[in-house]
Amino acid sequence: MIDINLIRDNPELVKENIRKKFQDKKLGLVDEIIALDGKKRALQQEGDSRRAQRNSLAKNIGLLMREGKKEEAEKAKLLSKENNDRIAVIEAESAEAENRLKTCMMSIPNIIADDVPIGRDDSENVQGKVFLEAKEKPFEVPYHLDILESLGGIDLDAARRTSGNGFYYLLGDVARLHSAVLTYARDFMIDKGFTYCIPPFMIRSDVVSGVMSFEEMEGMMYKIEGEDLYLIGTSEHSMIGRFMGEVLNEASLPQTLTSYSPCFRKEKGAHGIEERGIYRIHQFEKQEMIVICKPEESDSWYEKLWNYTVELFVSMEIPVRQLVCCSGDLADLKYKSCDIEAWSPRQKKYFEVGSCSNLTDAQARRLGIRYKNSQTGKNEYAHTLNNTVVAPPRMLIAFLENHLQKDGSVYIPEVLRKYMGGKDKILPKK
RNA sequence: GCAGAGAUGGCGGAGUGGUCGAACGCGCACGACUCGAAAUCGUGUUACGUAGGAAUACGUACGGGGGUUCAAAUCCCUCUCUCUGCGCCA
Repeated sequence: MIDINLIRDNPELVKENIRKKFQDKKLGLVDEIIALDGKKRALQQEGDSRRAQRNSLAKNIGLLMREGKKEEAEKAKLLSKENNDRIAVIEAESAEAENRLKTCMMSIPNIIADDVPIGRDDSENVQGKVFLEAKEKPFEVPYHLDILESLGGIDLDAARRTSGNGFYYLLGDVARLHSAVLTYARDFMIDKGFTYCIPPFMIRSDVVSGVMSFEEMEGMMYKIEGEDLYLIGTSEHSMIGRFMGEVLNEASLPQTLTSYSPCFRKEKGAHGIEERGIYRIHQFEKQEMIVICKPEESDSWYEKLWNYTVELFVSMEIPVRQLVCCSGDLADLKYKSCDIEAWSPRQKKYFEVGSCSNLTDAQARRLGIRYKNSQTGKNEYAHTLNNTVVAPPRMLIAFLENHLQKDGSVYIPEVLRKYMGGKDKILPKK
C-alpha cells in the first residue's frame, strides 16, 4: 500500500507508475481514491463536530442531574439522541467510504524503482550478472527424479499413498544432503551477521490477511480445520508478522534475520503440481532471510541480499545468474525484485531457485511496522526486504544435475562435507 | 482442557458510569541552581486522524471486536493473551 499523500499531491506520478506496469485498467482507481478521500474527510469533519456536540451535551446532562434539574436533563437527552441518530448515519457512510478507499488503495501498486526494466510479463525479464561458467556435461544428464532414484534417495510411490501427489520421502544420503544444505546455509547467514530464527509454522488469519491478498491466500494457504490457524507458505509470513503493529526502536534497526521453516502450499495457481518430481510440491523446507531497515538503507540491503544467495550457490559450485524482474512481472507490493536462477545442464537453461525483493514501505504501511526516527521524533514506516537463502528440494535439482559424474556418483563440494560426515560423493545404489 | 485472577501511557501503578487522555512514581527532554556535576526545584513529555502557515482546535483510542446508556477505562457479550492451581503431553 502506498502513501495516500502521494496520490493527493502527485496523482500523475502514481498513474505513470500504473502505466509502466501495464495495469491501465487501474488508472480510474486513482481518481476514485481522490474522490473517496475528499468524501471521507468531509464526513469526518461533520462527524467530529457532531461528536464534539455529543460530548458537551453529555457533560451538561451530568451537571443537570447533579443539580437535580431532572426535566431539563430529560430535554437534553432527547436532543442528544437526535444528534446521535445523525452520527450513526455519518458513521455508516464513512465506514463505507473508508472500506472502498482501502480496497482501492490496496490495488494501487507500489512505486517501482527507476532502474526496473519496463516489460509486460516474465518473458521480458532481463538477465543480470552471471556467476560461474554454465558448462554442458560430456554425457546426457537424466531427469532429476531418475538421478534421485539411482541414488536410492526418494520414494514418491509411498508418498502418494500416504499424502497424495506433491509430497515425497527423501532417503539416506540424499535426505542427509538436504539437511546439510539447510544447515550450511544457516551457518552461512549467521556468519554474515544475521540472527537465526525458528518461527511459528502456523499463523492466525489476521496475520495471513496482513501479509497477502485474499486471492493469494485461497491459492496458497492450508487452513487448520476448526481453528483460526493456517500453515505458513513461507517463513516470511511469520517473520514479518512478528513486527505487525510495532514501533521499533531506531537503534534496533536494521533487523537482519534468517529463518528456517517448512513451507506448505496448495499450488492451486497457474501451474499446479504438474512438474514431475520435486520441482513444485506441497511441502518443502526453506532457509529465508528478511531485513527491516530504515528507508535510506533498503537499496543497499537489496544488493547485499541477492548477492548473499549468489555467494552461497557459488560456494557450492553451482552456476547461477541474476534475473531482473520487469515492471509487469513485479508483484504490486514490490519496489524491485530479482530471481536467482541456477543452471540446469539437462535443460541447458536456468531455472528459479530464489527470489529477492525490496518492498520499501508498502508492506510496512499495510502491517503498521514503524520505527521512531530520532532526527524528527516521528514514527515512520520502516522498509522491508526478503530473500530466499535456499530451498533445498528445488535446489537439489540443480545440485544433482551439476554435480552428477559420468559413473553415476554425485560430487559433494568442499563446503558441505563437514555436514555430510566427511563424504565427498554420493554413490549410486546398484 | 478445567477453575480462578488479570490486560490501563516508554515502564510501574491508581481509577469501578459523567468534570478521566487518565492520579502518583520512575524514565526521558528542557530550564534554574553550580566553576562543573550529583542532589534539588520548575516546566514539559501517548499515538492516530481532520482543519490550519503555525500556535492550536476538534475527534478517536484504556488488549481486539460487538452491545447497553444522553454518557463506558468502569456494566454486559465475545475473542485473544498473561499469571496461579489442577489435568494432559515430546
